[in-house]
Amino acid sequence: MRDELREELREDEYELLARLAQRYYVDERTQEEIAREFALSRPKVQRLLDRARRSGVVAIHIQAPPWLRLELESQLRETFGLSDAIVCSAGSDPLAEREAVAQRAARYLERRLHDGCVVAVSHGRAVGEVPRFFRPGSRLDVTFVSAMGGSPGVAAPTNPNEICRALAAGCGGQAVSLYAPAYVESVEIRDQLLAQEAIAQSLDRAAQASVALVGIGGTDDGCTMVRSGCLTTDEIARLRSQGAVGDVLGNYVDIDGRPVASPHQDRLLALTVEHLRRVGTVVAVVSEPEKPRAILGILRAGVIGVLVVDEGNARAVLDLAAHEPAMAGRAGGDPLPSQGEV
Amino acid sequence: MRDELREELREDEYELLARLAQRYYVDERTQEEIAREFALSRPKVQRLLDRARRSGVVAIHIQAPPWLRLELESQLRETFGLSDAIVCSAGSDPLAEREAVAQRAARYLERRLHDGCVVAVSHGRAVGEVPRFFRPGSRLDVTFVSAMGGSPGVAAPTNPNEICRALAAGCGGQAVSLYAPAYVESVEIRDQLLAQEAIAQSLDRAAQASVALVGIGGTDDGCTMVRSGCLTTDEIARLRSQGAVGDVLGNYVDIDGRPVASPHQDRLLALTVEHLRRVGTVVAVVSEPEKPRAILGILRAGVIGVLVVDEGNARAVLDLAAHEPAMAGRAGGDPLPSQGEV
DNA sequence: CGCAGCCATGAGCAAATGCTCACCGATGCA
DNA sequence: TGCATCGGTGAGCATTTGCTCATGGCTGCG
Repeated sequence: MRDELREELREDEYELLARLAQRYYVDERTQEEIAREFALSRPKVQRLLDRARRSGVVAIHIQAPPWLRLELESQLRETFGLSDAIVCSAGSDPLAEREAVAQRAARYLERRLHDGCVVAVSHGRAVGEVPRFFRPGSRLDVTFVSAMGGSPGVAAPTNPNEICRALAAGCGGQAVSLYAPAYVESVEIRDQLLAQEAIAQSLDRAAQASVALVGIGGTDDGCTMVRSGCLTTDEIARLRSQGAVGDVLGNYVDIDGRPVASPHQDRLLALTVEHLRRVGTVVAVVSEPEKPRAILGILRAGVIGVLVVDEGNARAVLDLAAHEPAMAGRAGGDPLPSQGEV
Repeated sequence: MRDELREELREDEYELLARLAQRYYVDERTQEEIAREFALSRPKVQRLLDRARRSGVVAIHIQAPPWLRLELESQLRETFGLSDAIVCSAGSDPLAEREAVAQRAARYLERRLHDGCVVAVSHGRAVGEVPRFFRPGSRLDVTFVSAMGGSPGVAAPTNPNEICRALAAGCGGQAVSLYAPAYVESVEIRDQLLAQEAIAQSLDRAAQASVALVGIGGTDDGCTMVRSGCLTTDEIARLRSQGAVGDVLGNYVDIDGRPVASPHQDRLLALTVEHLRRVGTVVAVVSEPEKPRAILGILRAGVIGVLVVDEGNARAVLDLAAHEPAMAGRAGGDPLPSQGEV
């Protein structure tokens, strides 16, 4: 749809197109004026202008700052049916990169959020950096709600409750914490906790959010879920062997975006993929290098609306997607995957 | 109006403009979609896009064939209030240049004329070349009428009657000849001729034309009016001394476009400048080198709607216009000069 | 030579766009 | 501190644009 056949034009045809394009794009005449001038019908002028554009007689170039990767972003949007994609390139330092991604995510939120918004927030290192850069121009009456429980084994600033608090502080909004662990030892305990009024209410609040801010986790031994003590290396290895490539809010998916059904699922206190689907805009913030498979899986699950990512991962994901087509039953990049099979 | 202050943009502002422009011009989203996406109001998106364009973030370039002089044409249009200008560059050979100009004029007529049109035609060398190239795709029911009398002293193909006949033959239309000389020896003879039914009718027909095809004559000793024997070198010298720089249909004007009142005027059998003003589209075909002063005068007279000209004259006329501003009372390039003072 | 299918054409309409205007909040001056 | 001014903002409308569709001429095939 982008790279049409640059059909060969005859010389006089070329001239006409160029003339029309000049009048329209440079001199800013209306199509009707031009039609009168050239003794053509208005629709014909329209068609010729269209042709001028598609055939490259009219070249529209966006003088983008060199650090913008607009082309890459468009590819991501189109390939995965995202409503937006933001790619940052901050050089080779992984830390600087994470900060850059967080900053762009913060900027996006500043633009996107307005009074009355409710934002569900996940854990994660990249997500944890967002509050540092989140400084809206004016006070915003926004509520940030934890979308999953906390993990005692990890640094406080990457826990959802803490992130919510910091984000709320940044804009003068409110924070709603989820006073529960992310993972518990058994289904029974999970259900008991879910029966708690405070916990159920918080999660419900998160489920009603209009925006979600999430990270994407991998399945290597050093991933956040393991570092935070939610899962053991054995457990993550078992998930890997089941095909899992990454997670959002502890919900693991395989490379085709299908959920990986596993017992861990039932010990999780977090929004589910279904919940996320009902959230208007799910913003994923990813920066750790070498997570392309995780990102690809999650993107194919079709829950992400906006992806904020570093350039390396962005290219890698697009490469992967091109070389590892999605399996049947879930078309690659289908913007609206059917929910039935989940 | 074209070269606005390329205001300096802050970095994030620049980014936003580039992003919006990308979405609009490259991805072809609507302004409303973009507004929703960026959480802005639609009018704001519109204004930002406008700014993006004026500030040069969006660069629209017309890949014009190198032989097109679109920029020059726009300047001519704007400076002289023309409805169209066509500039040809055919290298250094004056003959080739004249042919190129005639060819472009012919093309223009092919586009412009349609069934029922009446075209008034003047004499001239460049005009005389037009019929050779005038080959409309289909038969056209167009009537070509001589707008001035003939001149026995000049080659037949540059006489209006002959040009009309050839043009009519080219498209299968009709030719209406004016069987009278262009100049006669006295006012009395002119008036007698004008009293002739046939002559009056022909001239009247020409005056009703919707299009006129005219040449622009100079005031040098070798100009068409002298070569054709209409005027002697003494007469043209006197006209020069009165400030005349050029003529259309034998009507001389000075460098500011004001008619040069002279006795010759009354011995002329041709449409007047007033008549031309009432013709919808006056197409001037000019190619002889070194006629810029003549062209400038005629353009300032405000009768020309479409100018077909070689590149050398085009540049020279614009130069002249910039350096020799029109005198008070007739603003330079005024597209609609008042008719009162004529 | 006749016919079917095709592309090109312009009428007409729905959507998108540009623009005007009244309003609001910020800034600067008294 | 109060007031005037100005730049920016979104509602609402007129214009412009994109698109669909019925029509007609042309081409190629029978």
